[in-house]
Amino acid sequence: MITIATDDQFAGRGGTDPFERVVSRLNKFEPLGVVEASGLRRAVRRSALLQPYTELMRDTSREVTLLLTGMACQFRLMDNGRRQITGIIVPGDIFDFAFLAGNEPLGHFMTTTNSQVGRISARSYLALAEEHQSLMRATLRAAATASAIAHERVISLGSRVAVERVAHFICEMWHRLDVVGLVSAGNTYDVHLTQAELGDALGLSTVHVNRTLQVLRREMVVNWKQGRVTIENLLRLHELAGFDACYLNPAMPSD
Amino acid sequence: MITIATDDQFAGRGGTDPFERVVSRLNKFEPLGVVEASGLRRAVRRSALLQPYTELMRDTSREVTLLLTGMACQFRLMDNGRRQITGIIVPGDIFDFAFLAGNEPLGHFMTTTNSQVGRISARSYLALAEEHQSLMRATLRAAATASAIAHERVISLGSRVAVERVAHFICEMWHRLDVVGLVSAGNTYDVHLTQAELGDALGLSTVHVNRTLQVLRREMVVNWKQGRVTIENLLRLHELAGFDACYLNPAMPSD
DNA sequence: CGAAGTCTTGACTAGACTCAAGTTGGGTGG
DNA sequence: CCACCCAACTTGAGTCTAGTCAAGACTTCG
Repeated sequence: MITIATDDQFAGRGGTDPFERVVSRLNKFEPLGVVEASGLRRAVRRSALLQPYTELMRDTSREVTLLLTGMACQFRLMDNGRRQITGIIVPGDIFDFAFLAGNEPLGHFMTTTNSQVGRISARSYLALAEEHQSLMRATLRAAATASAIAHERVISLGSRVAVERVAHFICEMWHRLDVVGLVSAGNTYDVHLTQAELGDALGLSTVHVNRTLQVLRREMVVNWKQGRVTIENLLRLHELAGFDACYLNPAMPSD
Repeated sequence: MITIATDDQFAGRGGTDPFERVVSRLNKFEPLGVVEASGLRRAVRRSALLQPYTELMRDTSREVTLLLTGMACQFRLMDNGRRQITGIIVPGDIFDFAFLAGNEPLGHFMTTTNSQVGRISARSYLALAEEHQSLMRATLRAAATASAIAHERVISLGSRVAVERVAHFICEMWHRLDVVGLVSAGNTYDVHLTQAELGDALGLSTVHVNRTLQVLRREMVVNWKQGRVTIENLLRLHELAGFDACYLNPAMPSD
């Protein structure tokens, strides 16, 4: 498959192991020592390359699942046939934090593009976190951020109109992908999402998503073309969305 | 004030201490020993009776705040003047779990009726939870349930129409209040919420909430009158909402 | 080059919002 | 005890955002 070459996750930055994204991500929540970092590195098992639209099996209940490359989402199929995407998972993310409470994850997960995941047994992960409190804190902060993202989505769906909602989503993805080095020069990134999927995530019909994206394109704010997003006016985009990044970077009370 | 007598939170069940609601709630997530239960009981400080629409001060950052009686919500004021209520807090609930990650809570909290809260310093709470893993697990499960509720709200706002959304909300409150013994015979409970507030929680205008409630009343499904909810047809209500209570009762993998 | 999936466009519909004007009900003060 | 007041609830009319249906155009890939 030739497209792999254009897929910057696989190219990496000079061949960096995608697992390092997870470590550097956790590091941003709480600095990890070398011991716990290498402990994780040793414990992780990498999946084969997963096709787009592969559902992640529910055997994840006893495993911590990480997205290494590609893109994934959590979703629910409704009785009326609608599909609600409740969250987007980007490289470096832990799919679900239910393992912290010893619970089964609710909902389903699937890749939206070629992806690779890593798995660590929940038991080893928790043992490591128990031993190294820095890992525990990093994990709890990551979980808190995941909650904050869900919270912010409630606000989007509840009280933003289509343009604001789409703009907010694009801002959020920009910030989240930027942290893991997946925004390239010229403010371009790949969401690996179709307009229909964006609609399912934002509670909008495909047609309305399309028209909304056209407005943003016409106004020279952002150009979403075949899942490749180019932000042409970041400031204007933030204004339109009423975006405040603080929910992505949890404030820690000064100790 | 004569109304206090009609307010079943204050009457209690034979004068039970409302703090016991918190303990019994945590108990349902994970059985607590007597030591940690009485440790919490000793550490909690009770607020005076709070008026409706009292904003909980942000000094909650170093404290775990519990709702003992009444009702409260988390909300965000938008730039455009709209108010989005992102969560409802019922007696026995912990307001916010950010303290687990050592973070400041995001968002604002206020009571929606006469209420009493309890506070425990985050330090003591965490120390107790560190010492007694049952308390830690109960707390993590409570946090997971709070996440699940937020998740379910995303689904409601994203892909349920007004009737389903309102019905789902009423189901959820029924289940949550039932757990803490606040649903009385005849399937009646007090939400302590106006129709305008319900609208702000569900992303609907006040007028549309009103009309939706009228439909439910006319169909003899549920009667919402001045914040007092009487469910006349629980089965039909669940059907309308497509309600599945499993997100409120986290499945624990059989160990 | 053809097929499938995605994106785009137009026309129409419907669910929900806004504005504006009542009505009801509980609480207060004369 | 009644009149008044305010907040909450209700109703009607008109508008608009977003959804649906259906057809056509563009991409990508085999």
